[in-house]
Amino acid sequence: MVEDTEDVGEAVVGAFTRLGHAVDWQKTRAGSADALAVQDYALIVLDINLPDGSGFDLLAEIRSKGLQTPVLVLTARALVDDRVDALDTGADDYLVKPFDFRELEARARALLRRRQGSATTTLSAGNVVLDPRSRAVTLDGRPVELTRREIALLEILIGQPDRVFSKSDLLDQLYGFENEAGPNAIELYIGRLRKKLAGASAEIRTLRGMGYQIVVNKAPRA
Amino acid sequence: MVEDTEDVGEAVVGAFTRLGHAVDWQKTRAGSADALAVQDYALIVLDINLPDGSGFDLLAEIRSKGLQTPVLVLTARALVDDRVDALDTGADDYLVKPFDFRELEARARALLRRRQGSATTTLSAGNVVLDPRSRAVTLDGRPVELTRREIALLEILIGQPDRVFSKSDLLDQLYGFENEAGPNAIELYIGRLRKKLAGASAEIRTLRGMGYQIVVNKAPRA
DNA sequence: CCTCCCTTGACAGGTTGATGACAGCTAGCG
DNA sequence: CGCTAGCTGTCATCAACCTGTCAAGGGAGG
Repeated sequence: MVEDTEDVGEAVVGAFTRLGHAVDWQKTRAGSADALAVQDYALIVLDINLPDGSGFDLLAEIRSKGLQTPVLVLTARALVDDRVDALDTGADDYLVKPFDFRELEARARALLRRRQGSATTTLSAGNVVLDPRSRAVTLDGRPVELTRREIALLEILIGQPDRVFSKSDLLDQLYGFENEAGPNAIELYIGRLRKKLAGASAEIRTLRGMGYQIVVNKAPRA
Repeated sequence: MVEDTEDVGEAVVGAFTRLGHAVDWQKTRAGSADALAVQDYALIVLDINLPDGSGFDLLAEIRSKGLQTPVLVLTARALVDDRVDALDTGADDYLVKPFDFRELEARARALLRRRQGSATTTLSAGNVVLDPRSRAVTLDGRPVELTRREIALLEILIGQPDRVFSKSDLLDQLYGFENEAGPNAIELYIGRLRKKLAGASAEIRTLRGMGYQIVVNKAPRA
């Protein structure tokens, strides 16, 4: 909470505290910058008129440092241009004084809610990661270039690590019923995958006569 | 865009289209639910008064299904309780009619920005910078002249660097339901972008059979 | 030592993407 | 109201690369 007006600050701090949130109340731009350098906040409520500088500058500073903390701006001026500027400077929301506390609370809830989205839907084995949505594969964070078939095959294997897939299993899943391919095709792609994933902490193992499985290497204790 | 009033709808659709965004305009709650089941949107602008039900119900339905698409609610009533209800039902923002289009655009930008994960107001990859507000693109600070479609395509790619976008992903985002285009259109615009961004430290790469991605070239330490 | 199965290199065919030319359309302007 | 300029998207052609078969060389297990 960055706010230099006593009564507004007290009211807001009181309201959030009653809701069970911990609040730091800073009254200057400098103090706020210091606090932000030390602490990681879930939400910043920022007044624009500060004794030692504009809240806009503080906001710009925050964003230029790459901080993604949601910011809710408070101001006394209701001009449309002010709001547009605030939002384009990197604010997430905007409220004009005087405001209703219920609305402040609601907007704060909406911003906090946003935070915890984005479930991880990626498949991984060791340092090999496959994102089925973008169909991109990375090894230690570095992108690996795979072709469509190679990714399709890897996706099957990595979806159930340690499970053994017979060649006919793989053929059925990779090709429709009609356009079957020879069993060699699988062996071929296994080879190509191994080559492209060299250096990974996961390995495609052959079980003679049974099929293939992907396994994560135990720590090489080297 | 969910809105049953003709003139408001036309104005908003026109504004976003001019900015290079693809817009689907639904006039009923039922139609919107159908569209949402099929398509993945970057933003939903939702009017509350609909002929076949309340927008609140649609909003609740969206959230109950786990969809995290940002929702901006439009309404004619300025009551505080309405706003609080909207935000608590899962809306991300709220605007009272009549509103200024600049503000609608700014709020839409803020919501879209948040989804991309970056809190900063400009998108960049290497020395290529895109300012969504002015829809201007610069290369090493020098302005590059791009057309609407070119900017829209670049905006998608640069919003998530390294991510691979399939051609159908791009088609869905660039064109609404109505004016679909052939896959060649994408290839064409990729080519045009590459030509206009020649010499940049970022590059649009082709992953055959999978799609396109934008990557920043590692420093050539020359 | 022998057999079967896997591995790997090379190759032909087919699919996918790149590119130049062109027509429809929109918008701005006189 | 008509005209021009530029944006848009389709077609056709060509190049690049993926795909899967063949065949020849290993290696594990009996």
